[in-house]
Amino acid sequence: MSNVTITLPDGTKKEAPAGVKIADFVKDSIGPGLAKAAVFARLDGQDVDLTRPIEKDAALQIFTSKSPEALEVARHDAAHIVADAVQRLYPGTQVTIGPSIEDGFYYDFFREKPFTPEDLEKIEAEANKIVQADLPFRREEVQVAEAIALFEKMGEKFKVEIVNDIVAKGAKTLTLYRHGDWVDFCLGPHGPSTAKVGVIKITKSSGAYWRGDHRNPMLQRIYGTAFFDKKALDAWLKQREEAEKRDHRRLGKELDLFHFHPFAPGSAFWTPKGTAIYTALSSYMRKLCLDNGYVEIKTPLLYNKGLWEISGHWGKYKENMFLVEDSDTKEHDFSLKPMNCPSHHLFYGFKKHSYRDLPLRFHTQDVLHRNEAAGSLGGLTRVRQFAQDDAHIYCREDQIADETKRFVQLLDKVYNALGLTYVPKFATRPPQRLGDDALWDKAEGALKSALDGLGLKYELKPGDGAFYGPKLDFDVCDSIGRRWQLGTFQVDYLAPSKDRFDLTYIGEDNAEHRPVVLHRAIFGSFERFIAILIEHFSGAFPCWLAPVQVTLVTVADRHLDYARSLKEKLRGLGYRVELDERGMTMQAKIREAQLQKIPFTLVVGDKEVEQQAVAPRRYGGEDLKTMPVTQFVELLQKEAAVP
RNA sequence: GCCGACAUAGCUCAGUCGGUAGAGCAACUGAUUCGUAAUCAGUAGGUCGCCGGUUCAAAUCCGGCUGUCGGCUCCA
Repeated sequence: MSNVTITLPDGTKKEAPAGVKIADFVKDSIGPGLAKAAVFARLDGQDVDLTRPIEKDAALQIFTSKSPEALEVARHDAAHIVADAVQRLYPGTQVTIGPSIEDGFYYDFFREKPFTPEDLEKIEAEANKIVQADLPFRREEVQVAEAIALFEKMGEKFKVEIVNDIVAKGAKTLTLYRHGDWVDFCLGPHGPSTAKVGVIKITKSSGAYWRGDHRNPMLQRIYGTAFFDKKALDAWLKQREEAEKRDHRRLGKELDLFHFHPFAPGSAFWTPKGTAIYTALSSYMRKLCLDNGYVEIKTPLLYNKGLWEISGHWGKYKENMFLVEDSDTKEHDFSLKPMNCPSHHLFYGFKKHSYRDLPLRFHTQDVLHRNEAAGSLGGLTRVRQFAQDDAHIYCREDQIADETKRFVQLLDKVYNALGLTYVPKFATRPPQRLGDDALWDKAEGALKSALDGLGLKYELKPGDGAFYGPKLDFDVCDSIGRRWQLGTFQVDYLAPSKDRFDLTYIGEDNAEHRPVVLHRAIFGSFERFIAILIEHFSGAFPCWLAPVQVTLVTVADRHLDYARSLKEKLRGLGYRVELDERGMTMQAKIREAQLQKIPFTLVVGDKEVEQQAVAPRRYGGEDLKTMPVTQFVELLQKEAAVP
């Protein structure tokens, strides 16, 4: 028998007989320890089971339970195990698909009755029994006809449909994976046996449409996660608990920032404290825009449908708009604006523009309404009424690159100031699009050169651009690692066109030209951005954003007059100050100030009154010792400075 | 919009088998005047989300609606 040469990741080359199973090779030629810890292998870049033979010279990498890749495989194993458990407990339930996802896995079933919470408990117990049973995963390659016959016999109609689909794509054979008596059609790879999975936790269930299409039957989806050992699961559960503590809906109540009422679903009521944050961000963004060559405009909130017909919203977005009945015509001819762009385009058209006007940058923070599906509303992250830090830039084509650079720099400044890290995503031309390739080449080239010029790393999302132009989306990572798409920058050649808004400018050649529109936002929406900041800071805002920046605590009631005068003084300087006059002890008031995460608590007693001083304490407990009021004002000035 | 769960005082929650509600915190009153994370006592606060049904009797069981939550769909 001939030998094959196997190259390990460190470059070591080893000889083994051709056809040797990966597992055996690892055990005999590398070490039994690794063999025991191995979950799957990568053979010449392809992920495979450890039971696969090595037929030719190849590079081999082994993934053990320490690697994230192996955890992903184990979670896919877990999905199979859960499906097995479900079919053991509830015969007649059909399986569909069950991938591993970030943080776990899901499996979709077809079944008349949804799963109850009690069902899920039973399923979890059954799944972990299968784990304990240590059943090996077995891979089997079969002809498609054989697979179809098998699934038809089993009554697995959805599986038959999936197999037929891949047959249509030209597949002749496919792989089955079995553990015990259970079988699924699956690409793999899988771990060596069910025991390797460790521990399975069912987290939730929900409905999900077959193939994600709401016209298709509703399936029952079970979500779960798996870890190689219970300790890791416990750590994950604990981390989830911590995340719940900083949930903006919870902190919104605890810190008294906003409310919702059933009479206005999806629209927030902002308390004085919440409003303070909102206003601070709004003023900050306004100043930033004005300082960077934008002008601020305000446009109407309500428009005749004529506008939406030009913009295309009436055809494409109508179901998301709040229509308003005209009391004269009794027709729903008006709509609240869901976006600012059309009104900005109208504004641009109010006068003739010269090339000297460009780039023209309109900033607007108007209120927008979108009739989001009832079931999709949630806290401040998905609302029906909100405001964007919106702007539209009207420029010449040759100015796109520079405008992109300016925008990215502005965005970088804002996110850095708030401690948010981000990843730009470059979304290029989609299959269905307007405009010719030369136009797209130019637009994409401009975005790319701007990103390259700034030395920014970005991810590519080919084909994910808007139908009217390429875009950059900015995914922000918050302090607990969750990602949110906030900022956006989009190139739009469509809106200025003849049959849309027919926007023009007079060029140096004294002829009419069409500007390009750049849609852009940094916060995205104030509502959602505040939600993310609440969770990012866990409610402990930096001083410039804190709803209450300073709270005054008196040692005894006789110090109240002094405290009141201090409050007026600081308020007069423009700071947000509170004085708690309730008849509680100083200690209780300090505790409350800490729970409210107020940046500075000023304690005043006999000593402070006498010396015209304050004793500041920072959020977190640092005692700054008694200092003159003037000195504290200097400190506050520094700490509360807008970045 | 679809699937499921949930809805009790301002907040967090208890309320067993159907017998018309209870705690802590907050509020209010009084006493206490205290040096860096909870002083003590008392008072008040609820058509148990809304509408209907079953029952002698409903917070509790059933149906509808609204809202919230977890997903799905959608997300210029």
